[in-house]
Amino acid sequence: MQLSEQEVIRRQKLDELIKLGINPYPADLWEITHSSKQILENFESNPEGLKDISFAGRIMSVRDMGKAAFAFLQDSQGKIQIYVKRDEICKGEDKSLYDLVWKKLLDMGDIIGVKGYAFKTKMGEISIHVSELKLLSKTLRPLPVVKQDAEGNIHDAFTDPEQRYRMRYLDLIVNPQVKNVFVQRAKIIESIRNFLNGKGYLEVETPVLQPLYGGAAARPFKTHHNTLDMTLYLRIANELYLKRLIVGGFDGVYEFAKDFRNEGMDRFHNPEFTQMEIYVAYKDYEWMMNLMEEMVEKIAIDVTGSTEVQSGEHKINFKRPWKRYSMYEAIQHFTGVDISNQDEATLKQTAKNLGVPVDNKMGRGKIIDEIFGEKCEPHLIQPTFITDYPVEMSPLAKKHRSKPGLVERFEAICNAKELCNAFSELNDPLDQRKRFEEQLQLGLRGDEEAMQLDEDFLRALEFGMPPTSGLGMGIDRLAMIMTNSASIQDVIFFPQMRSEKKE
RNA sequence: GAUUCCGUAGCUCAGCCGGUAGAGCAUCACACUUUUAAUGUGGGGGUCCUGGGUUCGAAUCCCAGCGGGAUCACCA
Repeated sequence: MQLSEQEVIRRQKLDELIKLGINPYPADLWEITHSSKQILENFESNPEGLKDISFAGRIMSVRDMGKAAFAFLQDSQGKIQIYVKRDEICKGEDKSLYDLVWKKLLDMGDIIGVKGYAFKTKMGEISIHVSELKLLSKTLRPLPVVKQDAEGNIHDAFTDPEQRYRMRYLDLIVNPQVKNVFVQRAKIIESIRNFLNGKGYLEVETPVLQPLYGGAAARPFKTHHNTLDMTLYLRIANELYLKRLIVGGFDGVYEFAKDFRNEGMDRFHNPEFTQMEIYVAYKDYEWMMNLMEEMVEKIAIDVTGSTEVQSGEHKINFKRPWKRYSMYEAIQHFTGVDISNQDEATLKQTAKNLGVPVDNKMGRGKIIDEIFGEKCEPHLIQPTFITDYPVEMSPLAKKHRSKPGLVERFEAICNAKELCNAFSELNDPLDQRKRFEEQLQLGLRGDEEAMQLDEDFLRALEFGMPPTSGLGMGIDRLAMIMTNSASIQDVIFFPQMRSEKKE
């Protein structure tokens, strides 16, 4: 491995420390009495309580003044300044801890423990006056140095997206706002869990490795189990398993599921992503819309403190109630055309008139979906429910109670993207078998996303599933909106990337 | 998968009408006992993504590849 000049110097420093009898990676614990945040928050009200501090953090900057120095240490909560005075940490004649260890052998990036008391400098910076200092971990690579001036401008920010995603640890160290995004992501999940547990629903776990993949239209990852000598797929959804649990008698079950889809990647798609799916017995999709509204409004408040969330150039308001359009209404609203009674030929002409490309393989449902995607979805910035989809597009949804050719399904659209997808679940086993068979036909015609026929799932339905409403919500997409992130890679710690070339 | 932009020091970037590789920060040396983008002086550091080609001469022009971003297609 080719070492840079700075890496060579740090290894030499490591050797010198060892020669001085200093273990650069000591095993014993270092007591933490206060976080940086606690010191900064409590100093004004209770300075007496901060007379005896034991603290640890990473050296982020150093300002050397000769026989004294200031440095910023970063812990999980933020940064705090320390004041290191030579005669304070070296009480006797031997000044080598300061002159040699502190000034020469420690670097930015090193993790040190300090003991001392909190005070405020002439400049008004709450700091730790250090009486004792110990190296806890030596860094062998230089950190990118990001500086912030008095006006708050960031200088030399560590911005290269490739390096930020590949070395997320480094991104987290030098870009504190990144940590915040993931704290907010955790809050979203916590908020959903609290909300659903509060309603009495059970959080469950279902298989990631599935002999048949189902519950969505997508291409799967394929793998192999050696002992069983069988092909397994990484799940593309957990829908069919959660419905089996409803058959089994649970009132409501939900799961935060890592799903895997072997498809294109862009700033809205990562090959593995997180979905929350929930199924509730004896409910319908109207009921589920109300639940969704209530839940997402609460998430926004829990995560951002407000129902209004800035996302890119738009301010999105999750306050209930959200607008509701049927798909036909939405198309009429945005194009002025009522397609509800148009047959396939007329519809095809309508699409052409609107400039929406269609081909002969498309059925009625697909054409409607295309028109909606082209002409309506891009305009739906504020959270909006779109209801009643064509039956062809929804093989797991129950036929509409009063509108022929449609199913009881809704999506919530927000920022021109699908936020969730839900139906009154199809619980008629014979109808479900027919729908699967139609999917098989699509598969035979080369549709790689067509669903497989799941005989065990049909058997479960034949034992009787209560009327049920189910919903799937993309957690990554939701996190993007709630954290104002432009790319899915910004809300996933380790987004998928091509292999790095060997050094 | 298509189009397009990008790849130069540890980090951020300049250099790109071809002529010995630059800046700021970081690093190293020295000075400095309340600084805060600390300061001052001096020094070192490069497979200019990789491989070909054109040329007397390529970071720069051309071709191919690798990696990344954006847009489009597909999709959540």
